[in-house]
Amino acid sequence: MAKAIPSRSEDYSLWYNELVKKSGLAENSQVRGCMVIKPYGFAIWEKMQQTLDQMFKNTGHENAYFPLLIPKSFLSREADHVEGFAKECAVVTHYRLKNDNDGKGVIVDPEAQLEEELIIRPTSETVIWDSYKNWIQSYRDLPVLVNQWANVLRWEMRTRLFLRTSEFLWQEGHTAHASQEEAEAETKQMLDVYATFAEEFMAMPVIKGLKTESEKFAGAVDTYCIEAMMQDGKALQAGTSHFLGQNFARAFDVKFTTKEGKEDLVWGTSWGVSTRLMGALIMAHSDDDGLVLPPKLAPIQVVIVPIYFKDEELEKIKRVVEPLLKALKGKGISVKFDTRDTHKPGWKFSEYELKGVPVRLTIGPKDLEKGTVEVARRDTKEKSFHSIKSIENYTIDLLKEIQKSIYDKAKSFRDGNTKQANTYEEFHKFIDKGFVYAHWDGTVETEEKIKRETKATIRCIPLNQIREKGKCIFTEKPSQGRVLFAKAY
RNA sequence: CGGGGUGUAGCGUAGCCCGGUUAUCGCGCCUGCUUUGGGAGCAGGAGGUCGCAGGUUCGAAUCCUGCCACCCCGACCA
Repeated sequence: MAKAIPSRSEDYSLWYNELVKKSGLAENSQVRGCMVIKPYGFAIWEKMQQTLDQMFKNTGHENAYFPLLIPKSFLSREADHVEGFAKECAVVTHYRLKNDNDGKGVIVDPEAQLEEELIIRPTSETVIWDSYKNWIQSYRDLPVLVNQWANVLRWEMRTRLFLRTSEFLWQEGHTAHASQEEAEAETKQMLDVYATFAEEFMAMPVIKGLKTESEKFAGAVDTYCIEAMMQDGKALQAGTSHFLGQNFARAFDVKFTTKEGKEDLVWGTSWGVSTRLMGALIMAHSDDDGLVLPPKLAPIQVVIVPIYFKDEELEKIKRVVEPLLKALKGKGISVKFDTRDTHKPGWKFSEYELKGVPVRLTIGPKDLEKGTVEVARRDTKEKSFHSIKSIENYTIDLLKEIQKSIYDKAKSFRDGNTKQANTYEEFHKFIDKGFVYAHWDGTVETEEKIKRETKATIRCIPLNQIREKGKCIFTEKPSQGRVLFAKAY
């Protein structure tokens, strides 16, 4: 890609779209609003899944699976929940097709109409709490700490690869607890898990915070989130963790007997991240030559490209490379030796750069003579030569260095594009370029007006918010601390 | 759901306004030779229900109607 990363948002969209397709991650499906995730894209998602799954298990969670179809009546049990999701639900009304009378294909059999329609899950709170009713009777049954890896469907009007597709893959954790304190602690714990994953694995700095009333999850008491900055300065919500209070327990009549022999409603949480993280990963790090993947999530961490003219030269290269392959694999490094003779080296260089492979090693006739290897790192495009003897350790160190370097770069970009605004005028000036911390009077009306005038929303009330007295930039009413504003995906 | 735009080979496109032989060009693909340390060169070749369905016409990629899909902007959302 010869173009520089465009900053104007519409151009950035096109750039993003083109990159997702060219790098072989995903493409639009013919099926409305859905996406085809190609093998390379799925390999990255699998890496994310494996890492997160382990983190969930380390915090005591187990995986389970619940139905795709939800009876319509379930959804309406929780008033806020149904209001939030009703507008984007796909509905199953029939269970059979039959041959069309004109002999050209099939039609829906009108006689096979369901008595109660089924909703394709937009999220699983309802169907899961319906099960929890049967699972939970006593405080001895608590807590229930369950996670599900699944697909969900939301009939979005406007879709974008990874960021907002009709069908998407995610994990959703659903826990039930005996006390408010325990449920709140769980909500915050999982937010920390997400923040750790974003920063340590995705190399993407995030801000942890609490959503305002208008942005919180439909059915939650509190919604916590992590927010990241993309390279066009816009914010992307990368994960959410909800404290559900007793809302779903009340809706699904999930009660338990306490130690003291009293009856009480169960306290709940839910939390999720989706394939949207793929979009975040791309938009946080990629450059004009393609993806830049953090080593910890790269399906291929090291690629070795041989340069040879004749088969016997390849044989010589193989004799040098094979022990190296074995050594790197032994250290848990994912390494690919690309011996294909169907593509030239230059073509391979470009391809692996487009795919974001962190480290490329090149070995050719000149290296064989000198006992060297050319090392190219993807993030900085720097090249250097190292002796074949030292290359194993150098590569391992370099992967760690790249992981850190990508994070540092993203963090300094974010910090450099984060401002404090003390007046509405300043706010206008800064809001196009990134994050803005400003005082807000705490009302939905003010938030709404600012959104209408500037397109910016309150991304969150940061958890590490500094308590300071100030005046709302819009109404000049008193405020106790600054909140994070940004334009968002 | 409102506004705008686009559907022609695997991809990107010309042609459409003003209907008329065998639908244009580039990339990619296949074959051969030369090449191989940054997406090779030359020569030859294959590949098309012009989004779908109707209509107008002697004749439709082109005009008309309906439908479908995708893209961009807005509202909604992870």
